[in-house]
Amino acid sequence: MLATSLLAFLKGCNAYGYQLNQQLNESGLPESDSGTVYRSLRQLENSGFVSSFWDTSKQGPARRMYSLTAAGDMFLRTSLDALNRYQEVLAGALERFEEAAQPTNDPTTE
Amino acid sequence: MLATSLLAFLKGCNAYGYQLNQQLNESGLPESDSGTVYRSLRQLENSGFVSSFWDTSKQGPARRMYSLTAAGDMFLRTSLDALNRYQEVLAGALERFEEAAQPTNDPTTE
DNA sequence: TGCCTCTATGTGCAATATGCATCTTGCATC
DNA sequence: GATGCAAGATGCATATTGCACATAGAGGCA
Repeated sequence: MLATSLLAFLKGCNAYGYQLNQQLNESGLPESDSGTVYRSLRQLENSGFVSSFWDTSKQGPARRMYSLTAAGDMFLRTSLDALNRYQEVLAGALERFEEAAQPTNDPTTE
Repeated sequence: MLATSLLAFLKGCNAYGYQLNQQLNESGLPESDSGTVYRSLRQLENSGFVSSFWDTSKQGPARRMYSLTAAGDMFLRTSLDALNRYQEVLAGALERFEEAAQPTNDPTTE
């Protein structure tokens, strides 16, 4: 999930770890320890889903800027599809519950 | 994710591990090793989200039947809410990409 | 009876992931 | 020079996972 979030944030605009971690914290999602974010980015790079370079043009310590690769974009799509399937499966399970809860009570379901 | 799937499957109908694992495999979701499913169910029971009893009424080896508890139902709702927020965050990130891809091209975005 | 297969649950172990604290560097400010 | 913040990273203890394997009941079949 964290990896997918990072890839989604990197779609369309490059960013660096500290910034991505802040975005995650502000997004309302529960997770994201900064150490985990940095390590996840490195792993995404090892997998070829993002690429990075050191940005020394700004003030302060250098930033490792990340950008999405073509492979990362494909992986992101796959992840989003998997997420949709996941939600469909959950919706299906809860739908069965609705049917079980109202066996012959609702005339519109007849 | 696995825990949430299991709780959703247990909403409305009790089930046992082997059956839940089969449902997961048939649902189109990628994951679900049977050992992981069994351990996840035990952990959900330790957390108080499901309860179990041995069903020896059927043929073959005994089945450990699981059912959702009230706490598990609340946790399931929380998980589904978190999933919705997650999707909203992803959609927001990709939406920003759409805007970035079409800066001043679409008059309806004006 | 012995053997095989299927159902059903479970464990061992190595690899991976996570949470939390801590460290380092660069710059600004006091 | 001490402090504070931005930015990245590591160390370590503890989950979590994947994969293989173990166990056990029941039925089939030669």
